[in-house]
Amino acid sequence: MLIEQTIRENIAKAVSALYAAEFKAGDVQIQATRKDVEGDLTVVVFPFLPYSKKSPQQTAFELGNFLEQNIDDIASFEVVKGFLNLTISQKYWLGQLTEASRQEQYGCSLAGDGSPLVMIEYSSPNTNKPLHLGHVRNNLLGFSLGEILKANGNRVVKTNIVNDRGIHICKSMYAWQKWGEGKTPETTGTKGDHLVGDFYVLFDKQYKKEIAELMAGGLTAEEAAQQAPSIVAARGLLLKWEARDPETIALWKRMNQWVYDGFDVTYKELGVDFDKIYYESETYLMGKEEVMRGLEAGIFYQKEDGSVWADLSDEGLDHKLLLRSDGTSVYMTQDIGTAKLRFNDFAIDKMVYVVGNEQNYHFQVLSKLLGKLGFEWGRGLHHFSYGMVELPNGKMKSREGTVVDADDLIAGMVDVARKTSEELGKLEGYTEGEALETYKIIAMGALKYFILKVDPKKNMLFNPEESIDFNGNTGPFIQYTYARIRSVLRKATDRGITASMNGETLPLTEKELGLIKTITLFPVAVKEAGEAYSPALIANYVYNLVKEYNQFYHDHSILAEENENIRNFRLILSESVSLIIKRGMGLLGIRVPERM
RNA sequence: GCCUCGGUAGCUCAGUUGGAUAGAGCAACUGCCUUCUAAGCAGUAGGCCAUGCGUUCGAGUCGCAUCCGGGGUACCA
Repeated sequence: MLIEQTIRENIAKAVSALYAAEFKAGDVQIQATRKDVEGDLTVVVFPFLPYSKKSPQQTAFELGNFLEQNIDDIASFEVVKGFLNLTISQKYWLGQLTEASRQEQYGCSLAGDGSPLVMIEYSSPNTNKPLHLGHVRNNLLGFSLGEILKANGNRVVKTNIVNDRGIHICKSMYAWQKWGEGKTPETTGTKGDHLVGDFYVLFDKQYKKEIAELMAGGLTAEEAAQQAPSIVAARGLLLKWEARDPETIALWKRMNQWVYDGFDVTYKELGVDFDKIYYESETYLMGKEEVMRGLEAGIFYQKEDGSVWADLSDEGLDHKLLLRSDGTSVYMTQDIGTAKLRFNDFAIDKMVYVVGNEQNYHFQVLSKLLGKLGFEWGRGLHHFSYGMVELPNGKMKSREGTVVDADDLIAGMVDVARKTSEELGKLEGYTEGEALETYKIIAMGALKYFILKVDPKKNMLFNPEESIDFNGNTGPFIQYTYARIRSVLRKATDRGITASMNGETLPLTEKELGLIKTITLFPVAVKEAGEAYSPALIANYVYNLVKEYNQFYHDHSILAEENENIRNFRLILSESVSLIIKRGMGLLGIRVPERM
């Protein structure tokens, strides 16, 4: 048991014994003691003053005395103003350290058959263009969230809903038919998603040109946008698609497959995967059915033009369109269908949507609509809302060509990792294959950490030049420290030193104590990250640990140390730190190289 | 207009359920490669935590108001 809990319970007992009052153990405030003050843990005594009816100092003294007498592991205490600073015995810290080094899954509680089943939806691309930086943030957050939830004892199903139908893919299809000259990924050597994206851009260009021409001919902007030949043709394709025209369906399947093949490559590079993939072309009809059912049941209403609406004013929201006047479905309709299908397919306890914050309103509405339709689980869905990624010169806009393409980004990162490594001579003696593998790990570590260390709900600025920095609070810095620790352990093993501890109390330096405290609290950090759904918490935690570790080892060489007990103790310390880095980075989805 | 999320060092970001004197990295400047690997370490400098009022023993953190910025707001997804 963590000593915090013991202290809490004893404080409650003390309040009862000394002041004849009830105080819940869980409400006792405990925090890490400031670095410049003697002690390890601090109890804030202000909340007890109403019961003790004494000065903060006096109260702290009385509680401190009680704790010192009743808890073996409290070595001493000191009172500063209203703060009771407790010094914990070295024996306790050493015990925690040994424990940490023994557990392969330190800090994690593994899921069993009866554990809650959480489904996470993330990525969710359109099939008309390649993945970009925004998707990268989404994918990394989604995957990382899954790892964190797993570490907190949940079973996790990662899912991806692919928006494979609609006007957008028809635009690409039309452009390919008209100007594609039979080009394929094979004949052009272009990645499939990029090829399809190129035709989407081509369509847009042509479309704009036509609009300009029509407007020069006297039409209004709106009329021109509706009447341009390209858009008319694309709409025609959509109608054909909905009528299941064989030729159109075949082309649709063919071009979507190109895109999927391209996505698979990017997903693999990012290190993300899915347990189950849904396609909107397979779920939107169920959404329609549900809406019609709701209409018949009087939950929704129909306007004169035939469009179907939900009145959410009783829930504090507005009216929401569910089916267009022409009977076609909207985004919301599809999401209703997808949600129902998922809950049919899996015994989901909790549904998490990793989707950008521009859709906050959408998910608020979705939750209420599902509730109205009688799906109680709908009210419990969780929208993991994250902020946008901005560039130094402003927002990303695909039409203006200011998007950062995911594949380009990854390739660029690997390139920088290669150059930097070569300059520093870090990977001498590696085979070409080993070196490339390491460049990739480092490059992706840099990218992933750069994105994940930021609080998900905030908008973030992505500066390509800064993201590839390997110094300071970065992924490679943490990976590098891990590699160094492994090196220490390797060399120690080579010399026949086995890490063991005889359990006797060793003299600990302040830095050692600080490190061990951090290690001890790792499970707490994992749990908090799970509750707050925050990869950033883990990232910052691991960074602080690594920084402390580096400082520590700068001052204390392990192998030069004569005393065997101390040497072994430090090996265990190394092992535990490396374990936490590995687990912590694992939770972020970042791999760490054994050596660099 | 209404709803919602932000505003902390020149820049990018941390800051635990309100706790003690506000924390990193980058950029700038100064030192340190016989120890495990300098992708490192140590140090200097840099702050009206957007602004005002309030809540209380105590506010970067909670409440209200204002200013600035992002997003959303009935037939895009």
